[in-house]
Order: sequence, then structure tokens, then C-alpha cells
Amino acid sequence: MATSEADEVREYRMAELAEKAGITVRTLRFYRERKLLPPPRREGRIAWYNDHHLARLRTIAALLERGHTLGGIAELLAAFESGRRDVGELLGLPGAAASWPAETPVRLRPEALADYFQGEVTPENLSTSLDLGYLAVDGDEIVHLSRRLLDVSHTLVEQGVPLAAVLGAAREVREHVDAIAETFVTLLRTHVLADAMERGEDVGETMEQLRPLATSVVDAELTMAMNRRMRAELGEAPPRGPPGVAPGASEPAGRYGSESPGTYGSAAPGRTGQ
DNA sequence: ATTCTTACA
DNA sequence: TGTAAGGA
Repeated sequence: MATSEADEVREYRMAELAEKAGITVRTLRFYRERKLLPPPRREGRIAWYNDHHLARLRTIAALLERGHTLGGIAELLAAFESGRRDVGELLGLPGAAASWPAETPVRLRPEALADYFQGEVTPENLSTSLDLGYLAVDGDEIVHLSRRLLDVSHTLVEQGVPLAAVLGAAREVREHVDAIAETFVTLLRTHVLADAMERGEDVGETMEQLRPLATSVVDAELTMAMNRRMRAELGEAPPRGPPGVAPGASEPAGRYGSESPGTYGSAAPGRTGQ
């Protein structure tokens, strides 16, 4: 077939990108200086921008329409990219900084979603996300219920995992974790709750105090399980022993955890390689 | 000559 | 944010 208009990764020079985004070249440079736009690919003298930049410019325009200042938008984008910040709070979302230990929601425009999952925002994936309760539609905006989950999904997709596979795994995890939660609730109900009521204690408070224990248990067990699986995957000799007692296998220093959100952050401009 | 940057308004 | 001047 001849080259259809469904382009590959087309690239634009300053003037063309600016025209497509409905801004002047000067403004384009201005955005770039203010870190609102990722650095373009530099080929000697000329700067090449791609559809990612175009999508971002659309997002910026939408945010400006919504009354945000350039500085605020820069903050927002930086927060979204490096993760770990309360975007909902930045947006002034009600309930974003709620006291209860819930996930912080992220409100974003459809263009922004398409920007971060370039080419993977299919009707099927949208449907799955809605079904899982990850996404909800609010007017002309989309709300993701968890900034953390959105960030992880973004990273996985960027590492080459199809979004459909990510969502499939998410569904699996949801089921398993649901069962775990039931285990703990049952445990507390049958052994703790009755005593607390007898002593006239605040039942809700008691539950909330014990709640982090469940998180700790799952964290520890998951860490150990990941260690076992990874060892097996890497072909190392699996120490056949009762689970939980790994001789000399104290926990490795670094966990799977989220101590370094800047995996692809501010260090090098070079992102998804060619 | 073209494309982008720097500097100034 | 527009525009003029200058480097590559």
C-alpha cells in the first residue's frame, strides 16, 4: 500500500508545530524555556518536535482555557511526570487531601490521557478502565481514581507493556487483593471487634488502628514472594525450604518500592529511544 | 539562505 | 509576546 496519511512518528519544525497548535513560534520557545514542553530532538541546527509535543501543547491550551497560570501548569506537568505529588490538590480537587487513607484522584482532559498513553487509549481499554472503576467521566474531563495507579500504568506502558495487558493484570490483582481484604476484615471482626465493643471502645478507631497491619503483612509477603519468583525466573537454585524461613536470605536492601519516582524524570532528555 | 537564539522593547 | 539582529 502507498503511504497512507495515518502517519508514523511525524516530526515538525518550530513553525509547523506552532501553526498546528495555534500559537506563535515565540510562544513555543517561551513554553520550552519554562519547562512546559519536553526538549525537542536536536539535529544540529534545527529542532524537531513530534506528536507528543503537539498533544502537550493542546493540553496546555486546555489548561489555560480553564484559567490556570503558566507557572501552575508547569508545576502540574512536572508533578505528573515525576509522580509522587498530589496533583489533585494542585488542581484544587475536593477530597483530594482527605483525611481518610484513600487514593488521590487525578482529573485530566482526554487529550492529556491520550498524551500519556499515546496510541493505547482504545475504546476497549477505556471500557476496561471504566469497568474496573479506574476512570470516571466528569463532564468533559476524565477522573482517574488513583494517581499512584495511573503513574504505574504510565511507566509500564512506557516500558513496552501493552496497556491492555496492564489492565488485565490489574483485574487479577484486584481479585486477589479483595480476597486478602476479606481475610483481614474477618479476622478483625471475629477476634478484635467483639472485645472492643465489650470494653466500650470506639470500634471504628480500633479498626483504623489495626488497618496498617494488613498493609505491612501484604508488603512483607509480597516482597518475599517476588524474591522467590524472581530467583526462579533468573534460574537461580531455589532454596527448597519452608516459606518464610529463608536461610541467610535477609531482605535485599532495595525493595520493589517507590523510592525513586524519577525513573524517567529530569535527568536525561533522551526518553523513549528510537 | 534558512533556522533558531539572544536581546531588547 | 513581538521583533530585530546575529551565529551556525
